[in-house]
Amino acid sequence: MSEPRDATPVNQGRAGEAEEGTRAGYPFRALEERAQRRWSDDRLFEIGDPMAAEKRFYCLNMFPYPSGDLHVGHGRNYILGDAVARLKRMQGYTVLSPMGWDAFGLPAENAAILNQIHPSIWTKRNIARMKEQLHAWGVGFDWTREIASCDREYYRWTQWIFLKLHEKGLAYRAKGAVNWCPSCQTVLANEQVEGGACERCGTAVAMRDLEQWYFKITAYADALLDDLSLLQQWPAKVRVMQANWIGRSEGASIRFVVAGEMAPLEVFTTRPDTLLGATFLAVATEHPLVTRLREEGKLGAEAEAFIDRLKRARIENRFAIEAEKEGFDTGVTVAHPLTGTPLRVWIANYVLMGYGTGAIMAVPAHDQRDFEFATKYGIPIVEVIRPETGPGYDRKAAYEGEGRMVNSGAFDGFSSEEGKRVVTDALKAKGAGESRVNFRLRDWLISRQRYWGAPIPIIHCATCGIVPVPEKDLPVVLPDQVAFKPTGESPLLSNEAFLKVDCPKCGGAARRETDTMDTFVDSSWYFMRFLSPRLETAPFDKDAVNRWLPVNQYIGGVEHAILHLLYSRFIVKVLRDLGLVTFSEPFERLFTQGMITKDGNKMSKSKGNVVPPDALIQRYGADTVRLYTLFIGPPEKDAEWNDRGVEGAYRFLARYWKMVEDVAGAQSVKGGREAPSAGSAAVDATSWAASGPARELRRRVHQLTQQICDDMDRFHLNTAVSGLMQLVNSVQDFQSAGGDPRMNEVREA
RNA sequence: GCCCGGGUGGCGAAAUUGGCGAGACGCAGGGGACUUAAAAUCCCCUGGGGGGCAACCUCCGUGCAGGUUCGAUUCCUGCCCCGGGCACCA
Repeated sequence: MSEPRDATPVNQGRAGEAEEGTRAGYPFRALEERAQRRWSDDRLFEIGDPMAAEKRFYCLNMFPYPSGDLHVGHGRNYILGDAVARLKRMQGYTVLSPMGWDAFGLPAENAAILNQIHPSIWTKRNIARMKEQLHAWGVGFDWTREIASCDREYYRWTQWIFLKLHEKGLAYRAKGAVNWCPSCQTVLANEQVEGGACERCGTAVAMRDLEQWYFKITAYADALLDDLSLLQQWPAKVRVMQANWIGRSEGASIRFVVAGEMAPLEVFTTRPDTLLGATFLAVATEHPLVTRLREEGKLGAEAEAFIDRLKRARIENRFAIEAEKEGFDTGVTVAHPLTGTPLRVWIANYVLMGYGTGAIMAVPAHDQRDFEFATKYGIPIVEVIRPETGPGYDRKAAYEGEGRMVNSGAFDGFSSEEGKRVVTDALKAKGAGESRVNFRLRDWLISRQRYWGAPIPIIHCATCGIVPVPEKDLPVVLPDQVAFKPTGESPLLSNEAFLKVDCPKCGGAARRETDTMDTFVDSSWYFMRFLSPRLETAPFDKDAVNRWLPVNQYIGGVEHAILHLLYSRFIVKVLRDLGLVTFSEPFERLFTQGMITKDGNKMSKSKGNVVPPDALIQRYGADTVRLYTLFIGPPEKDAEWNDRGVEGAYRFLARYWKMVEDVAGAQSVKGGREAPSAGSAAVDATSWAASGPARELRRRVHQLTQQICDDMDRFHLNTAVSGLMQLVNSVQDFQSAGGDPRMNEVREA
């Protein structure tokens, strides 16, 4: 953004003695203002008709939540994206680089409660402020395509997508144990719980039985896992995290006949080879069997007290009970499917209702948890797997490795590997089980009992039940007038006019759904809206989206490695199956940048270590801040902000500017053409003497140019900057040695 | 506990992924020039030890211990730290 040849007097913009502003004769303010003006005059960042572009590149920064002020850490994201976008532009691509706002969400609502300011006003104010900052930073976006997820023309289509999922049976309402944040007063998705605490506020999450809306992401578990192999240009780390989150495991489903009953008790295991070592069964407290026993009054008072205690502990904090294995014998007996041996069914605190069937076969000799439980309650332990070499089960701890089957009758001698197969086959022959794949991934809970989100487009009718809002009635507009109290109920309940509605089916009096959607629904499709941000007839222009997507380069923080990225992948696959898009993955290449820390900590208002960009830009210019941000370290790694480093970047630019002036002077200036974006330093070869030093410099220039381009392709922006520094050093060495090159040079971003 | 990363100068970091001398580039530090002085700017030095008046010479150095190789920051084995993710997932 700084071009040579501008005779602006030095010390432009000096504001008194306090400001060192433009020392060293580097008139950044004038240069930057002029560059900005020209970019906007040239509409440099706009792509025009999306269908016209031949060489396309879609470079996207994760759109931010408009929380207020940006700090230099946020800037890294945009500056990296800007560098990539500019490089691609210089390489002749039409680059789409849009910006928008993930504008629904809790902070706005909390601000409303706290400061009596409406979320929409608070949000708009923040957006205006952040836009100003982005502009000052010199980051180039196509602002004609700006979107905000809280705009009714945007969330209208979020609702539309909900309806499509509902049509397909992929959006459903169900009652079950859900995560509840007592502080945010809303339910949370499984993905939004970190170590038992709310990812937003850190409050310990409780469990509640509530009826909620879900997206059936589990229907795509296999596809989401398999297609990770298409994402070779994602960081391996992110792929691994997603794979672990989806958590596919292969094993067997086994049915145990319950004494005196028709319905068997089904369990899932990854180790059917240990079946002969199963000495008891264990179920979760919420298991249907337990529920029924209680209803029938078949559990004693002691058992009831035990369940109550566990439940209460879970309401307080479901993870606070990790320490010790506890359980209670239900008295129910099942038959071992192969031997017929009776096995007791226990209720155990370590069995989770949310995984598998909520019931397990316990093999104490080969599972540490079962071992601890069996030891505590005096349940028999039978060794059935012995390793080929080394120690196996030793009565002190379970042996969880593989080996050969023992104490398993006809199966003795099989390896674990073979055992899994032959035991499963035996079960299948008896109709007592079959092989089965299980996932850790659970359906995505999308309803929230909060105001500032897209209303779920559903109507509850006493006669027709759940009725989707007809497409023509979209959007279901979020009303302005509501009571902002964190009551645990949706604030929309307080607005009668919103609530009351005629049933679209029978015309009778009905009631609107008052929950809103998780903001991750908003952000799971926004990257497609940018192609046709004002389209009124569809969420996006199909042709344009299919032409431009997947996003070529997506840039954002690792904190979204699971949530946002998994949800977006899911929604894209659903839209693909609906015939709306032709691609299967939204983001071709992903880059997750590291955090910028200050005093070793993440920047936060509460820690008081936030580095705002404004004063720095004022003092040194945007180029300095941008250059330093790129130079601070490898972009994927965390880096510590250092004000001295900013000085260094400034010194470099000043030096560079001086060099350009010298060269321009030597060139007798007038040619006038300003070489806006040639992409790399180019030397006018014709004027080069074949003499030693000039030749040497020329060589060096070409070498470094090559290196800088390679570095940028590999995202080594820090070394690309160092390459530029070396380039300038070389030219200066040459100049001071008496050289007089004529050159046009240009900076990258 | 399991799964990923990563340990290089006072500091941030380079080394095009086994190759001619590790530490580019920058920060900090030291010395000098300019100045009445300061700021800014410019020049030189800066991993550690030892030697030489000197352009230099020499030894040791990429977390630790081994190994493969003509050659290892890079590959292999074991160990020690640091960061991150998942966490009673059967």
